[in-house]
Amino acid sequence: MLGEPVRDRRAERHAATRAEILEAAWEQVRANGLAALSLRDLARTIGMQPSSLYSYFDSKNAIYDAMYAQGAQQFVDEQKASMRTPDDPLEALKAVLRFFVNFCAADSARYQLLFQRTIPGFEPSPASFKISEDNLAELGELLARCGVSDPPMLDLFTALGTGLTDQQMSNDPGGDRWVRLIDEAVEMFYQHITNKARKPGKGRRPRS
Amino acid sequence: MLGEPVRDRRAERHAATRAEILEAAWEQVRANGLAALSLRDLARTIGMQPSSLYSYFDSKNAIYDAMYAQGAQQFVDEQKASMRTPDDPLEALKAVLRFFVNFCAADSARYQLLFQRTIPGFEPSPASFKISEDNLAELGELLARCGVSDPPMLDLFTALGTGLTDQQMSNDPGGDRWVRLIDEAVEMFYQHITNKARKPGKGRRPRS
DNA sequence: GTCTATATTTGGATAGAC
DNA sequence: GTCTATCCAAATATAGAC
Repeated sequence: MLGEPVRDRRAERHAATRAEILEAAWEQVRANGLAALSLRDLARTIGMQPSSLYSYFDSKNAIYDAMYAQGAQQFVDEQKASMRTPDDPLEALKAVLRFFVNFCAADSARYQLLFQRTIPGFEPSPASFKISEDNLAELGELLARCGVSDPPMLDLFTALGTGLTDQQMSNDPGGDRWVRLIDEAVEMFYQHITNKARKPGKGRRPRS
Repeated sequence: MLGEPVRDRRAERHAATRAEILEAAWEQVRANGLAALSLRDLARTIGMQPSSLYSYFDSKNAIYDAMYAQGAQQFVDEQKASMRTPDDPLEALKAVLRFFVNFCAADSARYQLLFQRTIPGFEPSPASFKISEDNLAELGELLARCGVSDPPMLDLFTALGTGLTDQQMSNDPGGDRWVRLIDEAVEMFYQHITNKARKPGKGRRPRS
């Protein structure tokens, strides 16, 4: 009898159409806001009827979920590609933060989907969320290698990252008013943890 | 002829109903998310027909705008009430940041409305936005009195505030994991600007 | 897999009687 | 000012022919 064909052309085409749908979805949310995704418009821009989308995704939230997974994967890939971590701890921390802020600022809809929860009914599926979790764990290890292993200091560092990101995107979208501050912010942080290491105790230094 | 009545009972009642509508609107967005405000549900919870709302607000966005104005005013009032600014600059900065983070964390829907832009068609009216602007200017003056007058350092300070806020609300809602870090963050920041003042130049200090 | 047709829900907003 | 009645638009989702 005949063997199974090596390539499944049908599956390939299916995947390609799925990708096309997602690409159109990204364009739509980038243009009109994350919450404004509409299956009608989406189908229309790729020359389909709205109902045909259901051959590729079970629901609107399934589309959001696929987008979430894509975004999280982009984070992993771009980090691997663009961020050859320097050996020097201080420079490594700067590189991490620079990457994070730039990645977020590059696409505010993606940022909103990955890091905020503004879509009323949506939350990522366990499979999609795992990408983000693994990612965060890896970041933790990297920071540990830079000497940031104290959990509160890790929290402070992430707050620095999201703060610069948030301000940049909210108050100077497309500019670099807060991006410019990244290096100085990291130096401030690094100085702080270095001082702390020298005089531990309660974590407070005398005022003068 | 008869004089004008001193009190306009009709206007008073109108204002009271407006307030009642807004209170119900806040409850709804706190429960279901800012974007999920629905005029039908809103009218229903206060025992009205949806169309009756139009006697008080011209549109859904007019309701959002009134909520925005309320939130901004609450910020002003609560700041005035709860935050007797200490004389010591460091303590004053801590008080400012503590107030900001706690105010935001107390109501994430309000935070989203005031400080983020997640409602597709909405932006505050000039009148409502002015409350926020005046507020921000006042914050600038306060920080200037604390020795933070360099604009980039002001930006860094605000980033610290939004970062702690964002992390607290996103990753530990109802807790205090990042609230606990406020004092230390401000000390770190204050140490930084103090050092900078001692050795100006390019704003960078030698690494060791 | 795609289409037509349609169900169903929900939303914001208006007209006109009372 | 409030109601009833309705309009209109848009949304998600399903059924069934081809």
